Amino acid sequence: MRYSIGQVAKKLGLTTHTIRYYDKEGLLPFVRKGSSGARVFLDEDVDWLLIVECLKGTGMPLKEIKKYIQLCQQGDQTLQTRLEMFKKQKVKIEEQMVILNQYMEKINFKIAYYDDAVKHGSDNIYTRNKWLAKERERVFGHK
Amino acid sequence: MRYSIGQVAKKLGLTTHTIRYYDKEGLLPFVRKGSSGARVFLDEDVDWLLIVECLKGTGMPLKEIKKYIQLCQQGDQTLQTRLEMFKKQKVKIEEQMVILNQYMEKINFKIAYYDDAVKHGSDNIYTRNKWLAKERERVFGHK
DNA sequence: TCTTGACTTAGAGTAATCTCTAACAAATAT
DNA sequence: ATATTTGTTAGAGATTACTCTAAGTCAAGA
Repeated sequence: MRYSIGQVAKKLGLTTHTIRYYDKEGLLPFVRKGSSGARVFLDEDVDWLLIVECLKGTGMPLKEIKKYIQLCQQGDQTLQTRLEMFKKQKVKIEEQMVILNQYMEKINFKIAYYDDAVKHGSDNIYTRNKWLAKERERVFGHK
Repeated sequence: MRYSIGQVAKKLGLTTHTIRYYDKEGLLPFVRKGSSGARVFLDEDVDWLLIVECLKGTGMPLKEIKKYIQLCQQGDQTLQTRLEMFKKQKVKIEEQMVILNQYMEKINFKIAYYDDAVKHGSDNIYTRNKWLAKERERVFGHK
């Protein structure tokens, strides 16, 4: 399949501005241009943008993503390096999942807290709700 | 317990610059100052910073975090609003977990891909490894 | 007392990532 | 044939969140 920049933008929830910006920054060196000068995206280009999104979404700056694509362009001698890069990124995602679960505990605590507060119409909770007081100690880790 | 800005910074892995910046932006209105003008942090202030970190880490901009603290200062009449804010944030975290799992699938695919590529010393993989070709279709969703 | 280190403020500077504008070309719809 | 949509470029501007500097205060240790 062939896609215009607008179609790709819609598909991935980006703006055309953003995609052109990525291109300008050297993140899309594979994208060819048609006779009129417009970018033509193939399925593999869309896949590549999905990987860019994935790396960016797990905290890799565009500069480093660019370094990865440069590795790709250097051929088979960089295969090992690329493998290691993805393994590192996997560890990073695992760490993010741990952190996200910790955030979830804090948010769940706050929801329990405000549930109780709304029910009683005030937020001096710890005196009447000993379970919440315990939870607070557990989630925030002190006292 | 009482903490100086430097102690809090160390505890939370922030810089003192960042904490002062948060204060300047109105994110720490509870923090009192001692006789010499230095900020004095109590355990509850550290908890509050942990919540700031949690909201920021799940994509809430500092401006919105500030709005939440303003709700807190308006007293019991905003308890319901605050509860709803945290419920929304919980949904957001759940969405992020889904996305993170999708990223993980893509990364795992890439690791399997480069594992195979390194083993064979080249990356024209799909012709010889039909499982990877199938995985690619599943993970990237096309063709 | 002197020095060291941690704190204060106001405000300038920086990095990353867009986001938009202007001016124009090409393709498509009526 | 004309109007609309979609594309192009170069480059300016915006946003967020720091990050650092300068100039100074204050408290504790040698």
